[in-house]
Amino acid sequence: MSGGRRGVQRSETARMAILQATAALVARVGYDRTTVEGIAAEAGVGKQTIYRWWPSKSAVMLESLVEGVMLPHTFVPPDTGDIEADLASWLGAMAGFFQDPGNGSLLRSLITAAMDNEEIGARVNEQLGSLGKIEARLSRAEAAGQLRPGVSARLLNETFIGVVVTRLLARSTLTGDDVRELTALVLHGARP
Amino acid sequence: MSGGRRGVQRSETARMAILQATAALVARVGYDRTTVEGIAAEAGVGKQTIYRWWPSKSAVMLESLVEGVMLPHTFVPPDTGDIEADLASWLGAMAGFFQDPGNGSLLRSLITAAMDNEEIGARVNEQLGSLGKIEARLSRAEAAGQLRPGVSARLLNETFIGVVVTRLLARSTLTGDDVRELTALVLHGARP
Amino acid sequence: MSGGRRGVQRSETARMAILQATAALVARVGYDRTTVEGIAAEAGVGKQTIYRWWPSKSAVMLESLVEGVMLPHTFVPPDTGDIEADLASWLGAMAGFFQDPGNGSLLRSLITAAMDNEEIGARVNEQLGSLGKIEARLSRAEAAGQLRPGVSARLLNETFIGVVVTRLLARSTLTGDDVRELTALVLHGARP
Amino acid sequence: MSGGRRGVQRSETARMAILQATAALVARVGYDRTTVEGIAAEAGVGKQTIYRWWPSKSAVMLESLVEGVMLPHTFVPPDTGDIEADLASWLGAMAGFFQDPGNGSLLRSLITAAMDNEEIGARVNEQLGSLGKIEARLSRAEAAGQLRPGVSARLLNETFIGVVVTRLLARSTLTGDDVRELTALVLHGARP
DNA sequence: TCCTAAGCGAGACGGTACGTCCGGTCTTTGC
DNA sequence: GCAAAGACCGGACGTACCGTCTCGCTTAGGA
Repeated sequence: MSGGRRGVQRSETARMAILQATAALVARVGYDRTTVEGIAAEAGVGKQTIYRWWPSKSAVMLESLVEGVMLPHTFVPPDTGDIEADLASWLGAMAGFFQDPGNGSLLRSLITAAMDNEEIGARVNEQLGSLGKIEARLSRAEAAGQLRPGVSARLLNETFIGVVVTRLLARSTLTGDDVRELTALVLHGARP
Repeated sequence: MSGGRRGVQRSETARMAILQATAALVARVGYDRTTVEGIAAEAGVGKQTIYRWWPSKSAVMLESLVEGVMLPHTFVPPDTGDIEADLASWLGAMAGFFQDPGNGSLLRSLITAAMDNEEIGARVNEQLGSLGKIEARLSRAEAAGQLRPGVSARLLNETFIGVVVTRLLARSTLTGDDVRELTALVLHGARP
Repeated sequence: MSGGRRGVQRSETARMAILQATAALVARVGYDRTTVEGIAAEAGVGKQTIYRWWPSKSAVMLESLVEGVMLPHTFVPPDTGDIEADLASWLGAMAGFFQDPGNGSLLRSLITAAMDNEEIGARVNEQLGSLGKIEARLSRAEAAGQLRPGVSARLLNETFIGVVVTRLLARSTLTGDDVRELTALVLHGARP
Repeated sequence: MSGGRRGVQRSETARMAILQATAALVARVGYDRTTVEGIAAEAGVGKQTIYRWWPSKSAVMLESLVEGVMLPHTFVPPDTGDIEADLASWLGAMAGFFQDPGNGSLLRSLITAAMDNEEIGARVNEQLGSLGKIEARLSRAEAAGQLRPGVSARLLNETFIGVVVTRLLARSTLTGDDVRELTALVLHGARP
C-alpha cells in the first residue's frame, strides 16, 4: 500500500539557506561571478546538496526568484480610478526600482539567465508585471469607460516591460518624463 | 623621418576569420558556450591573435556585429506614405526574422552579450531599429499630418524593440495579429 | 527476570552479506576502487550498517579475511618426512595459487590494505604461512637431523612469503625451477 | 622537412617542482593522503600542468621515483672482498633506512602505488636492489671461490628485498641479529 | 642585402570553477 | 532498537577555459 519513502527528508533549512545565499551573491557580485561553490560556501552547505536538487545554477536562480527571495515584490498597478495615473505609477515604480545600480545589475543577470533558460524567462515576465493583475485593472478601466473595449492587456504589459528592458540594454535611465510620455502614447495614441 | 612602423602588418585574413568564426559559433552554440579557444580553433588562429586585438569575447562579438557579419541587415521601416502600414511592416519584418529558431537564438545570444557589454547593447538597438531612420520616417509622417507633433521617436522605437525582446524572453511568437494590434495601440491609443 | 538486552540483535545475514560483498568487490575491482558505498549497495545494506560495526573499509576487509571469506585457505607445509620436498611443496602451492590472475590481484589488494592497516598485515602473513605450523614442521625436521639447530622459523617463513610478494610486485611468475632453487638455496645453509 | 614542433616547450622548472612536491607530500602525509591538488599547490603549479603530462597520481610518483627525487639512493652491496659481510652490510643499510618512520611510511606508500601500477613495481624493485650490481658482486665472489657456481643473483636479491617488505607489512623491525642470521642462512647454503 | 621589429600559429603556464564521486555522520521510517 | 534508505557537509577528482606568456617562423620596412 504505502509507497512512502524511508530515510531523511530534504532539509528545508538547507534549501532556504541556498536560495538566500544565491540572492545575496547575485546582488553582491552579479550573476556571472556567482559560482555554485560560492553559493555552497555562503550557505554553509555541501556542493552536492545543491546538485542533488537543482540541475544548474540558473535553476537555483529561478527558484530563488519564484520564492520571492530574490525580487522582493512583484510590480502591480494601483487602482485609484484614474487608469493613466495608475499605469504611470506602475511603470514609474519599475523604472525607479531598477534605477538603483544593484537592482539594475540583478535584472541584467536575470535576463542573462532567462536567455538560456526558458522557464526563468517566463517567470521574470510574470514577476515584473503580473499579467492577471494587469488584466483585472484594465477590465475595470474598461468598465468605467476609460478604455475602449478589446485592448490587449498582454501587449500593454509587454510594452511597458519591454521599454524597461530596452533601457536596461542601453544602460540608459527611464525618467519621469519618459514614463509620462510612454503612458500617454499608449493611452492616447500617436495620431493627431 | 618616417615613424612608419616596421614588421608584418595585421592580417586582415585572420581578422575576418575570427569575426566569422565568432558569428558562426554564437549562432551554433550560443554566446555563453562560445569560448575564445573555440573561436581561435574555428578560425584556425592562435589564441593570442585574438587577445592581441580585442580585450574580451564580447568585444569580438561587438566587432562582428558592427561589421555586419553577425546580423545580416538592419531593420528600417519603408515609406509608402501610410505610417501605420509602414510601422507594421517594420515590426512584422523583425518579428518574422526572429521567428526562425536560428535567428531567435542569435538574438538571445546578442542580448546576453549586451548584458555584459554596454556598447553591444547600444549597437544591437541600432541594428534592430536605427533611431535616425525612425526619426526621419516619423517626421515625414508628422509633416503629412499623420501624427501629432512631439511624438518621441525614441520611445516608439523602444516600444517595438521592447516587445520583440519580451517575446523572445518568454519564447513566444509575435503573430501578425499582435503586430497589427500593437501598431494600432501605439498609433490610436487605448482610450475610447 | 531477563536482564538480557532488548530489541533486534545484530543481523548475521547483513554481516555475512557485507563480508562477502567486500570479498567480491576487492576481487573484482581491487582494494582502492572498492568503496564503502559500493559494498553497501552490493550487499543490499545501508551504509550505516557498515559504519555501525566497523570503523573503516580496511576493518571490514580484515574481518572478511579472518572469517576466511576472502582467502579460501591458509598455506601450510605438508609433512612427508623430507623437509626440502615439503618446503618446496608449500612454496609451490602459494606460487601456484597466486599465479591465477584473480588470486594475484586479490593478494595485491590485500597487501595494499595491509599497508594502511597494521592488523591486516599481520593477518595476511599468518594466512599465507602460519608461523606456528612452520615452527612445528621445522622442529620436527630438526629432531630428525635434517636441519642444524637454531634455524629461525620466522626468517624462513618471511623469506618464502617475501619472494612471493616481491614477484607479485614485479608481476613476474615464480616458476617451478625458482621454487626448487630457492628451497635449495635456503636449505643447504640450514643443513648441519 | 623538419616536423619539429612549434610553441613553448615543456617547462623543466614546473616538472621538477611537481616531482619534488610529490616526494615531499608522500613522505609527509603518505600516498593515500597525497592529492593531486595538494601536489599542485605545493609545487606552485596549476592542476592542469600535472594532468597535461601525467595520466594519474601514481604516474607522477613513478617519475619522481625514477628521477631519484623520491628515494635518494639505490641500495648496492659494497665490495670489501668478504661476501658475507658485504651482503649483511647491504641488507643492514636497507633495514636501517626504512627503520626511520618517515622512510618506512614512504616505502609503504611506494608499495601501495606499486600494487596498482606495474611499472612502479618494477622500478621499486630496481631501486631497492639493483639487480645488475648484485650480479656483478656475486660473480666476483664466485670467482673468488666464496660461492658455489650457479647461485641465482635474482633470487638472492628478491630474498633480501622480500624480507624487508615482509617486515614492513608486519610493522616489525629487522634487527642487526636478523640481518646476520638471514645472511648466514642464505650464504651457508651458497658456499661450495 | 641584411637587420630587425612586428604579427602569426601553436600551445604551455598558473588559475578558477565546473559537475561528479565518495567518505563518514546523522535522521527518519518500517519491521 | 536494529536495519534500510538516503540526505547532509566536506573535499578530491579530472575537465574546460580563462588570460598571459613564450617559442620559432614569416614578412616588411629602413639602413
